[in-house]
Amino acid sequence: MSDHRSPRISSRKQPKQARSAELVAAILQAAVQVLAKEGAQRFTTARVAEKAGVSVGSLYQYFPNKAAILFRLQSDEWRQTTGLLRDILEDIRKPPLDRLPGLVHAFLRSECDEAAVRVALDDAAPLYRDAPEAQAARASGDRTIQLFMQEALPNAAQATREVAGDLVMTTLSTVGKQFSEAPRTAKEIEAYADAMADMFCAYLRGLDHD
Amino acid sequence: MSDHRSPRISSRKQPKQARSAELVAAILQAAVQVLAKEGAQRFTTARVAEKAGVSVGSLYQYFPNKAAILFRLQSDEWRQTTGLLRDILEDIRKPPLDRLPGLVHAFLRSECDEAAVRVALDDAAPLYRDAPEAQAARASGDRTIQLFMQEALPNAAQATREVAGDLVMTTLSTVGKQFSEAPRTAKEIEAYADAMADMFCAYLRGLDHD
DNA sequence: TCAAAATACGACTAATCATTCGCATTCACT
DNA sequence: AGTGAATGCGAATGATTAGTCGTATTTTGA
Repeated sequence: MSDHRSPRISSRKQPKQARSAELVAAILQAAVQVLAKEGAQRFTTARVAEKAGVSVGSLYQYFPNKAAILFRLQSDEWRQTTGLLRDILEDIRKPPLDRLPGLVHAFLRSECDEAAVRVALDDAAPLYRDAPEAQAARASGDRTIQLFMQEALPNAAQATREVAGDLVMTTLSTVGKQFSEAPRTAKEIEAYADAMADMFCAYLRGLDHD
Repeated sequence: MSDHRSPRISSRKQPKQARSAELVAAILQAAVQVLAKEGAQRFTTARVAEKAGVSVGSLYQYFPNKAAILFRLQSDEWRQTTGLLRDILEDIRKPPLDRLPGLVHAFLRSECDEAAVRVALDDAAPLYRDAPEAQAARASGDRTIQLFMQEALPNAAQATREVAGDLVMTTLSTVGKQFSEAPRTAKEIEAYADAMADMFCAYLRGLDHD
């Protein structure tokens, strides 16, 4: 039972003029920089506004509160990630299990790029984790993986597919997050991704026999 | 680059009289309750002191700062977990791979017990994550798993064993953490643990062939 | 019994920060 | 140019909180 109230996160007003659209863009860009350079702890509206060359008041015209800025960044990450997922898992040119290594490699590389922002966003997660929008965001990824599982494990029971799909996705994202907390060389990333892909493939192959 | 200074975490003074030892115990117990009931966000020294029936001043006699309390709780968790790990992975009555299902079940159950405290501790992790003591604490678990890997995969290359051991442990802990964030029934825990153990076994069996 | 050491207390300080609001400036349109 | 709407500003507010320090109480040991 961590946070009891979940913040409003929807936008306060829509930018109608070009200058305010630029302002929103500047704020988001500044937010990324502040998050990466200062960390979640020191992520304050004042710092973001200053970095964006904008006043706090203006910031609050387009974001109802601090959490909304963070949530927006997180949403963008999610959108990007679910896109990656779709593109790779639905690539019908390869048999299903052959798509996994590419997925894992792409995912790990993506996590290690901008690792600082991702770690900081994760540290800030308590601020928006319980927002209803956050839970809805996960559903899209779930559907993609379930489609994939039906294709990959046509012989397995539905319940098996559900647990297995959840396990693979959870592993991919949580291990990826943990892995990216330390700085990594390209070689390390490759090796780890290979291992993870091996693990997934061995697991799913075993499930298809039954 | 999140936090630039890591806090002092060692104890301020050692309790010499019985009453102060009780005080320390009361503080730790209260800290757990506050963490579970209020979450990391609202975990304050004042609240802990009040719950413990003690003054803030007394609290600061035995803990140099807030992070030290959290770190102490986390250390206790780590000690407990690494003990569990050792006991199960070094049980010579079973062949190595047969020990894994028991490990996964025990670990997942343990994560889901007191999930509130664990989640809150994790939310608070930025406060002590970079402390040198924290990194040392992970080494013990690493040694245990590497011993296990040598026994389980005598034919694999050392590098393979290292990556695989890291992957299995990282998966176990990060997936366990994520899994315990939602409330779970005993049945769900069993099913998920079975799946995870299947995955690990399939993976490691595949590595031993090579 | 008494003094010194240990322990306990909690009002207080200093700092941080999210958010507001009254006013200033710029834009769109006539 | 003029007018209302949109946008931008940033000092001020109110709340929270980590940590301190002078004082009060309790324990110890002689």
